[in-house]
Amino acid sequence: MSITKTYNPREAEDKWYTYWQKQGFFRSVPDEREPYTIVMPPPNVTGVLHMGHMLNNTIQDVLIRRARMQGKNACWVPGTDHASIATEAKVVAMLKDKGISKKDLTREQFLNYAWEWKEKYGGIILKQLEKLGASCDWERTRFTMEPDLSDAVIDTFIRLYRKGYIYRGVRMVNWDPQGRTAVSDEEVIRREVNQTLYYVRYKVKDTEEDTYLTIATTRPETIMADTAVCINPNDPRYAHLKGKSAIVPLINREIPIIEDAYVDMEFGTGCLKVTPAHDLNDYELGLKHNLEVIDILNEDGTLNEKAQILVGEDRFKARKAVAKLLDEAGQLEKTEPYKSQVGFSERTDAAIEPRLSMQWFCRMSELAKPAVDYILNGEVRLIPDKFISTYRHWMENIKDWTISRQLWWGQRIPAWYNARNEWVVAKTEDEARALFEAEGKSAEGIRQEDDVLDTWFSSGLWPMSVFDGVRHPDNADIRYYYPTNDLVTAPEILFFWVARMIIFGHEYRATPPFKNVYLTGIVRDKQGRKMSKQLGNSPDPIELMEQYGTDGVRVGMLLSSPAGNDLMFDVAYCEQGRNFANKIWNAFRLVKGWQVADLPISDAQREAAYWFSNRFNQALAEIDGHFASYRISDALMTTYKLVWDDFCSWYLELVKPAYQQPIAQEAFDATKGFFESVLKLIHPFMPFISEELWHDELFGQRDERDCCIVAEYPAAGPADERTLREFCVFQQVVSEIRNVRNAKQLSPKVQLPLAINASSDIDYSRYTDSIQKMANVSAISFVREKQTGATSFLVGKDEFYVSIAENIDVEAEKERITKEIEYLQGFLKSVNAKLANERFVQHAKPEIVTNERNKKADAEAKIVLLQKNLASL
RNA sequence: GGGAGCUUAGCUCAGCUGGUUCAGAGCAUCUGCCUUACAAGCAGAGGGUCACUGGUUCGAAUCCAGUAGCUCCCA
Repeated sequence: MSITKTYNPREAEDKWYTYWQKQGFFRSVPDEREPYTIVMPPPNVTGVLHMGHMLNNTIQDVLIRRARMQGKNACWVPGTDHASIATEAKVVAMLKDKGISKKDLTREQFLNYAWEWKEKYGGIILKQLEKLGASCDWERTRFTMEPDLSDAVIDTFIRLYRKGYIYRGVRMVNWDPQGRTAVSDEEVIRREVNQTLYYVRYKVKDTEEDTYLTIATTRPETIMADTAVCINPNDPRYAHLKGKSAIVPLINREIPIIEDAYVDMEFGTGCLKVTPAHDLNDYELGLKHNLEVIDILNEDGTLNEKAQILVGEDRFKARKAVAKLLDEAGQLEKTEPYKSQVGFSERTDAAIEPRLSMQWFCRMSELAKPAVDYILNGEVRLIPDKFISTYRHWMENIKDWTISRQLWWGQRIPAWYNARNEWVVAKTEDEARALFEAEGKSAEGIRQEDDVLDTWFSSGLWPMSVFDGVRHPDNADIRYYYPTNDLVTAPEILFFWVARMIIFGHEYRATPPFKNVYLTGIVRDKQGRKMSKQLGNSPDPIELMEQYGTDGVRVGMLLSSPAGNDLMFDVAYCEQGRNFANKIWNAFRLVKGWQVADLPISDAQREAAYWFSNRFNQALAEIDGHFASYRISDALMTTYKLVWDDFCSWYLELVKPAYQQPIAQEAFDATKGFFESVLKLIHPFMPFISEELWHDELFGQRDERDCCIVAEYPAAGPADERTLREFCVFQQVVSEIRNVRNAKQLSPKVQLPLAINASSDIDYSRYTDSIQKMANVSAISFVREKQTGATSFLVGKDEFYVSIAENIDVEAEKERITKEIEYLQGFLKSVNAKLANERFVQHAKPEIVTNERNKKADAEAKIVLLQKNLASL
């Protein structure tokens, strides 16, 4: 079987993904093994794969694959989220294209269209995850709006209601006029916006004709909803206004002038218009001063009849129109540019309108308490832990959660009203009737609440509901898989998702739903900008995978992503990943090309193999350590260096037979064994190339189910320190000789003789063959004398001489050695200074002092050696 | 305005409880190499007052305070 010069990922990827699935390797059912569970943060059902998903799911796949190889029963549950606002918006837009208006449809008709749409387009993202190699148990795929999960949501609502956590109330909410729904604080994105500050003159009543006060506002369109003007009681400028009233321009309504220290005298004019219906702070001010509330906006952001003027006009058009009217009336004093933070809906990007409305709320303070404790006492670990304080701060100041949404796509709130607008909470209409009757109320005209629940309410149940653990808390799945092990998600949703899962987990099972929460960073472009569709700065993940291979992209994503830190993505990382895959591929080509013969293994080969097995153990222990602390990019980098440097550059070069020479069976077998071990380490990061090579005939006939994906992950054995240390010395010697050649501009083909004058206990005779091979040395002699006419170097206290046939530049040599001596003398000076310092000797730990003494002795010895060398030149 | 965090090589980042694991890694750069596994490569090399200013200490990238710049979260 011939093998191409470069790795071609395309065919390997499709082939092995299909094969894994056919063999059922992703499938998990409870058994006697230790479970290892991850629930995937369900992507939005309308979503397509973006770089954030790539990062997030690559990490999950690495974790799950490693656990699987470690013999755990690995279960990765995939699924999607119904994303009520986003999806409903898309369906509405789709209907609009067809010329259908949502208003003309019944709820059922609309939902039919929505489901149809979901069946058609939903789940594209799951298909895309397959391309990434995601080893999810697809048979467990869930959708937050499927019947079982919806049922769990409804049950939970009722449960919390009965426990007194859920209530109805009028509140100032973040209103999305485009989505026509309330959204939570967390779904509002604040951005600085260039605005205009309008200075509007209000006539003061019962004063001389031309007495006016001026207020500054960015929202002149809301003046028709003004119910007071507020001044600071300590403001001497406005003392004369106390107790008076003002006239709202354009509509000539009289409103009181009230006093409150809340008003910032510095801002604007120091006079504040109070509009309780359209501003949160004003609303509170209104409550405090018992002000009337006039709501002049419709749910779509247009003005209603209470505005008296411009009725039906959109709020932003109305703003300009009002400004114009004010100007014409001579009541617009001036305008000036002004920057301020404005909230925008995360889903529709419409400017958020503070709006009073009847909503359903969940009381949070009590529920949040245990959820804080789990984090603080470490039962749930946040990685990195810098998020603990943020989490705590947020949870301890948590506000009640607005759980109702004015949408159809979602779980409809199980509340029922009668004709008199009295209401009960019940799962079915029949139960609701019974409840009304039990309360002595009429059930006549019974109708269900129109609003649905916030999507986060259902995703909060995700780690339980995917195992049907809400409805059947004792079923085998939930008992086996819950609590799950790791959750991998973005810090932005730490509060509105992670915290709520912990809250619900505690509520139902008195156990948090996971043990570790790994928070990934945001994927940004090279310039540090968040990747977004609007900016067009996000590469298409699918194209990336086609260009660099899935393994290459996975490596690229991971290389630069320490937990919790944003990732400055650059395709150069994917290139590095692709190159790494190619390196492995070619290492394999080398080994595969060897002719095996019945020869005895050479000493050098045996040494190399012994060293590599120890080096492997050492690196593996490091990798295990990195995984234990979730330093996945470090784990990958350690693997990368083990493979590229240790395995390819040193081990393979050492054991490689001369051109067209065969290799000893024993050396060949050892190499094959190492290669297998290396493939296993690589597999979680690079599943495809590892599986592809695993099945090569080089390793003999494999059983149908003998696959890298389920191969036993190596366990780190002991690493012989002495071997590793000596090998480092050997590497230094080789490196020095290569350096000599390089510095003297000699061709790599020029063989050089080497003389060794060793005083350490290292037996260099064991390494002569290896040094000859690696450094292209012609002959090695052991001497006890200085060598003249040769360039020299030190490794430790051992001296090495390389004779260069022709021109030994004595002057250059002298200069080099003098420089080295100077450096050592400087070093010695600093060490001596320390040792001469009595306070150092007294205060420092004894081992530190001993260490300094050793450094001194070493440096002195080296200087003596170098000086002799210098003299002998 | 309140809270959290960041600033180390050209870039992306490690550096735990202060002391040879203290100035590191990968990439990029430069210099040699078309050495029959790999130029998507091989062998070498250069590169940093550890943001700034003080303090604590025998000793500070590391601990403390202040300053500057940046980021995120909440108002």
